[in-house]
Amino acid sequence: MDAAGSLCCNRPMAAHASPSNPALAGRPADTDAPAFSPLYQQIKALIVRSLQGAEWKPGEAIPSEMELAARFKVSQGTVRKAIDELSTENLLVRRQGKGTFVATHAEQKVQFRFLRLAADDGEPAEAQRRFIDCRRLRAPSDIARALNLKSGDTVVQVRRVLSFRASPVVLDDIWLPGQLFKGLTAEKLSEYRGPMYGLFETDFGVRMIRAEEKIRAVAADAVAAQLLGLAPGAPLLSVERLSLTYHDRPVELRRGLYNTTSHHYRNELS
Amino acid sequence: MDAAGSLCCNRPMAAHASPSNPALAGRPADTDAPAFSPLYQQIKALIVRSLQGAEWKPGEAIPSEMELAARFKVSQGTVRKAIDELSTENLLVRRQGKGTFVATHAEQKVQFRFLRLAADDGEPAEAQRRFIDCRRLRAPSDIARALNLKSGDTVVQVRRVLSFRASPVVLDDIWLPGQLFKGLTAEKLSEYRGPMYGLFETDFGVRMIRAEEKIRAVAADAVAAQLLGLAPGAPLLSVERLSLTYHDRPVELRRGLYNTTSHHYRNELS
DNA sequence: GAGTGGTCTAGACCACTGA
DNA sequence: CAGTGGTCTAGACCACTCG
Repeated sequence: MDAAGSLCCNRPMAAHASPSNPALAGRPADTDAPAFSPLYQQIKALIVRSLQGAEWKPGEAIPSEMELAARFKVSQGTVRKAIDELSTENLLVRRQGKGTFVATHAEQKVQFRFLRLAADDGEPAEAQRRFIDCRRLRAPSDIARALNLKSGDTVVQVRRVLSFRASPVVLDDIWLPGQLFKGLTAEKLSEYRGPMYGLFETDFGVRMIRAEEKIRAVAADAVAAQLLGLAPGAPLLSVERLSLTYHDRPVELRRGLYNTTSHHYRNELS
Repeated sequence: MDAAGSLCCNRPMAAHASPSNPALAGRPADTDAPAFSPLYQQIKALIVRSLQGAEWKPGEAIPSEMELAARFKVSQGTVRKAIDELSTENLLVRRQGKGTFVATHAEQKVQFRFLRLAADDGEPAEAQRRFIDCRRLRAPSDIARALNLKSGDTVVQVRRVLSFRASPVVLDDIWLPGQLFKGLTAEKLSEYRGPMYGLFETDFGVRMIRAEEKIRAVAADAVAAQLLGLAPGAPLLSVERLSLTYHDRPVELRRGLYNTTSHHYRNELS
């Protein structure tokens, strides 16, 4: 059977011809966009929708390529291309012989997937976490703006220090939408083993997908200097991170101060 | 015709069976690695070899997928997958209806593809370049080590300042292997319009593929402070970049100091 | 209209996993 | 062993570019 000029079944002119493909069950016809997208992009969107709706949870396997192909009434190759892209975007993880799984922060080998800090000597070294503060408050206007909240909405603010080899290196201030993180306490944070984003997933159903960072050099103020064991005025790396979940919805703002005396922020350009 | 169990021609058991595929003309059999790689990976390696050997130059079109498929005696789909990966690695650029082209720094829209600096207000703003120095010298040991040179080898050292809206923001020290950059002068650098990496391509045949950066916060020393119009001790972003060409060979070391008072280094995590 | 890359299909076989 | 993802092929049609 040839591709686009399919004679069989309920899918006339598969590929580009029918943006509101009747074979794509469950796809609402009310999308006002004329949206002229390839089939595999539509499949991709459907999969993302299922991920967002928690039809398959982080760490679980999604249906096999064959099953999905049958469900969406397309060929395995088309499903494959959709999954390929979701896999390079780190939403899914393929494991040959086993299946395709929803990516998760909870079963990470490394403690911090998003922390780009490395020791100058290259040694991995484990981090100790110390939570200084965890409180609820009305979002300051800049925080509210970044998180796309109404001014006056509640946020959870967390302050913590990360230490390597018993010396403090990172001071983080973290703001989270109060609406999404009901019941988050310093105790919960302290008890949880593994990456913080793993806790967010399992306890609050919030999955961090990607993040944008803005980096500066600043002078340490009195509080930061004290917490990091430095002289006031010492140069620190300021890292402001906005974390996003599905559909680029912002769900975390983080302001970090890194002591880069014996560590550095590593980055890869291409 | 089915795939792997091909009956025709000179390619027995195409896919995984024959690592030293006789159809892959020009491929030396002396690779000692047992190398059990998929066909498309082998094709990819052959294309990279042609790029490195300048069979097709930056900006030029490479042969069409059909032609390459014929040359390598594989299907178009296999060539396609190889090109797909080279395209996401930014070695090639596909243009629908026109062809596939060798990526180049010379015809960039933006002046700086690798410079991650952005103005806080979001305005693009053009950069002014000022070259302070360009000399040849014996590589200091740390530079030699980073560039994989023998100690005592010659390097070209360039110092320059970038300004935005007439105020200096970036001070760069750049080291290049003297062997590769014979005849590079401050004059050439000043005269060239467009990104420096474009000049490296067209005049020296050196193409930057990717780079690794290490970022720190430091205090401005007297020289840097003077050149950037700051007080000594002011916090600066220190960015050490190692640029690599084909096969991850290092070809440039760069140490930059960024004034992040009204600019920031932006980064994307995923 | 010819040539290019882009999408889609159908079907084969391979490599890996785990019962 | 059956089931999964991974590779490869052959062939069709679509969308875009340019002469």
